[in-house]
This record gives sequence, structure tokens and C-alpha cells, in this order.
Amino acid sequence: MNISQAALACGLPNKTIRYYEEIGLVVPMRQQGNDYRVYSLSDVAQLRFLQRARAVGFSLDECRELLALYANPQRRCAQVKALVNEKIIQVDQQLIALSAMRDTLVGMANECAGDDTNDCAIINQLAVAESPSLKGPSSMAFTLVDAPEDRIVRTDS
Amino acid sequence: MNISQAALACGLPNKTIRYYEEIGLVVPMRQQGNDYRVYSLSDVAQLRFLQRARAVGFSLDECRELLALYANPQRRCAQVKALVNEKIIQVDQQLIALSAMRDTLVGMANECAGDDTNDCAIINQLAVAESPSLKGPSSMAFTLVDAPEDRIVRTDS
DNA sequence: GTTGACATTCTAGTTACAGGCATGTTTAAA
DNA sequence: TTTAAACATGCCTGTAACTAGAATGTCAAC
Repeated sequence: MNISQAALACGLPNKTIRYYEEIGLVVPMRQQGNDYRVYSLSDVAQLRFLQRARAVGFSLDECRELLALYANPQRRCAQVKALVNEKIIQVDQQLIALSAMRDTLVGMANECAGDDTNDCAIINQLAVAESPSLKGPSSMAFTLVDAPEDRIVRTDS
Repeated sequence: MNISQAALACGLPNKTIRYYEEIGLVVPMRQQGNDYRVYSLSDVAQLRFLQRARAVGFSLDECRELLALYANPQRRCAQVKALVNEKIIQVDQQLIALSAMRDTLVGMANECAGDDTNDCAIINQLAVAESPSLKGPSSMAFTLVDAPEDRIVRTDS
């Protein structure tokens, strides 16, 4: 079958399938004469596999690894499970980070009247907040006028 | 102050600050003679603002918008709150998607013995699963041998 | 034969930086 | 005084995973 047939069968866009070929994930045969890609059922199975693996959050590099295991009858089940467990940990970390972001955003929204004045609790919070590093002038929340700056000694990395 | 001082004060790496200048977010003055960047306290306040806004998940484009509001005394608080609320919705969607991924992964791991055999429930699940599109040979879970493919009519996009 | 829907290759753009190189400047020590 | 470290500069490339678009070729139908 040709690329569009394959796309339909695996749920990936055309361009993505070509990209996967470009990076050596699924490389189909070519039809003689015109150089059209010809996808075997095995190719499509692999594309489908990739679509699934991507959907659950594996990177393309991880997908490559999974695909190798998929294709390898000598694989051990434990190897596969290890990859999945590792991915679960990563996803958990992302969930934690996102949750924290959400909490902060909701906290900001709650403090904010959302009215027609220009005094905005959100802006203030973004402007000052807990200083991310250590030192530095901790006020300056609202000051945007360009003051002639003070010179300090140099430290850098 | 120079770039490293500014980096310390705002918690952003050197390179990031230069990048923000390149895309026009915070453009400092230059010192005569050597062309070193000179950051005013106002510049640093803006960088700090950016750092915070990025940390809660705003894209650089959104940061640009927020920074404009920050700098604009004519802003209305409601505008800012709208941005935050929109971002909360986005974050919620990400959280939902990630949670679903996590569930799927955990489900896979639970089904998998994780032993020394080569028969792996995870692989099987990735291979077949619910077909992402509609049609297509729904078996083929384990078949990777390259079978001479069948020809079908063409449909594409 | 011409139209429309396919296919192909190629280049460039996206996001938000990071790494590295070659080179110029400032500062502190030997 | 020299020199070496620690800064600064610009520029060019690479990352991840595609997407969009242009220019062109092919195929089947009317």
C-alpha cells in the first residue's frame, strides 16, 4: 500500500511517516518506475506501534528502543517493563511540576480582582515574588522607569 | 551592571538573557568603548518578571504580552486575569493528557510479568491496542515478517 | 487531453534555548 | 611588566518532532 493508505491504517499524518523514514524508524520499499513508497503490513504494524508508543509519552529515541525490542524475539519482558517504569517516573515528575504551576496560577487568579483598575495582584506577584536567586534589590515591584544604574563589582560564570 | 550580575539577580542563565535580547524582550544599553551590555535595575526587574512568568508556564509570546501589560500603566487588571485563566485551562488540559498517559502506562506495567520470557504484555498492547483510526487489519500483533503486501485502491490527503 | 488527486524532493520554520569557537577586555597575581 | 584567568562579545550549529509550502512528477478518470 502507498503512504496515504498507511497513514489511514496507522493514524499518523503523511508527513510524520516520511519523517520517521528519514530518521530510519520505518523504511519502506519503493515501487519501481515511480519511486512511490510501498508499505507492507509489517511496516504498518510498526507505524501503528510507533503511534501508540508516542501517544503514551515515549520520545522517538525511546520508541526506537521499543521498536527494536518489538522486533527482537530475543527480548526479555523485563527490559520492556523497565522502560515503562522509567517513563512512569518521568510522567509523575511532569505531573508534579504541572500541578505546582497550576496551584500558583490559581493562587494568582484568586488574589486578583480582575477589574478595570490598573493595580493587578498578578502583575505584582510576577514582578516581585520570591526572588529566584538570593540577593538583589527585593522591592522594585512596580518601578519600570529607567534609573541611572549603580555600578557593582563583577561576578559571573 | 553587566550580564553576569543581571543573571545572578534574575536567576536566568547568561545565554537566555542574550536570547531574550535577540528576540527583543529586554534590550539593555551598551557601554561605550567595549560593547558590554549594561543592565539597569528596570531591565533586571523585567528579566525577573520573565523568569517568574516562564516558571508558571507562559510561553515567550505570552510573556511578551504580559511584559507589555506590566510596563503599561494603562493596563486593566481584567486583561491580565484573562491571560492567567486561559493558561490555567491549558495547564488543566495538559494535566488530563498526562494523567491519561500515566494510567495507560501503569495499566501496561500491571499486565506485564517483567520476567525473562519474551512474551511481553506491554509489547502486545503497544502492537495491537485499540486501532487509532478505524479500519485496518486488527490482528498482526506479533507479525513482523515481511509479507508480500496486498494492493488496495488509493485514498489519501 | 486535461483536470484533480495523488506522489516525490527540497527547504525553511517552529520553541526556547545550549554548546562551542574565535576573539577582545579587564583584572589580579607573579 | 607581563601574563594568565575570568570575564565579555558575536556567530554558527544543534536540539525534538514535526509542519508548511513550493516545485515538480504520476496516475486515473472523464
